Amino acid sequence: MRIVADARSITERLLTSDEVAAVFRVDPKTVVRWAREGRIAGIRTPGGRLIRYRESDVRAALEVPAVEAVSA
Amino acid sequence: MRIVADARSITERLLTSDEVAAVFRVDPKTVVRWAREGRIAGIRTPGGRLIRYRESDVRAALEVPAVEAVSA
DNA sequence: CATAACTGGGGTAATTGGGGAA
DNA sequence: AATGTCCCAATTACCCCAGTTA
Repeated sequence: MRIVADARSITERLLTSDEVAAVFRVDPKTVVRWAREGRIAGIRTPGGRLIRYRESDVRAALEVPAVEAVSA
Repeated sequence: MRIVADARSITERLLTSDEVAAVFRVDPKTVVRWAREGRIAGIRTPGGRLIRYRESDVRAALEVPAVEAVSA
């Protein structure tokens, strides 16, 4: 009998800076800056050198309209 | 302040290095290194060689934001 | 025209991953 | 067969700065 553990059940898939950069068509360096400045939610790995992004957070960032809704 | 009972029961699910690596999208060797350097809580099995991780500790590590420290 | 904000290039330091031996 | 450890090159993120846009 083989025990198959599904560790991913505790989290949704995380994306790398390169993957997010590919989505937005920008340089990975720019994505990292966004994460550092809080413009997009990012997770720091225990080592501190890598940043990962929740798919839902990236999706949320993609849904920001280019034009503000009619204001005032 | 509020004292909460330790939720880490003896029945809590333990994850392997490979599983934790899959969650963070890193190499299993990197997770082992994190545990050895104390960057993430790891448990040595009685055999002394294998390392296991509490799901709650992994969840905690996943909540570390990438944003720079924002002073009040 | 000057100012302000964002992006990407180059160099650097620390972390990460590959290969192999235990 | 599988997991963790060691050595070393590769990768990643940070800092400074120039180019572009509004």
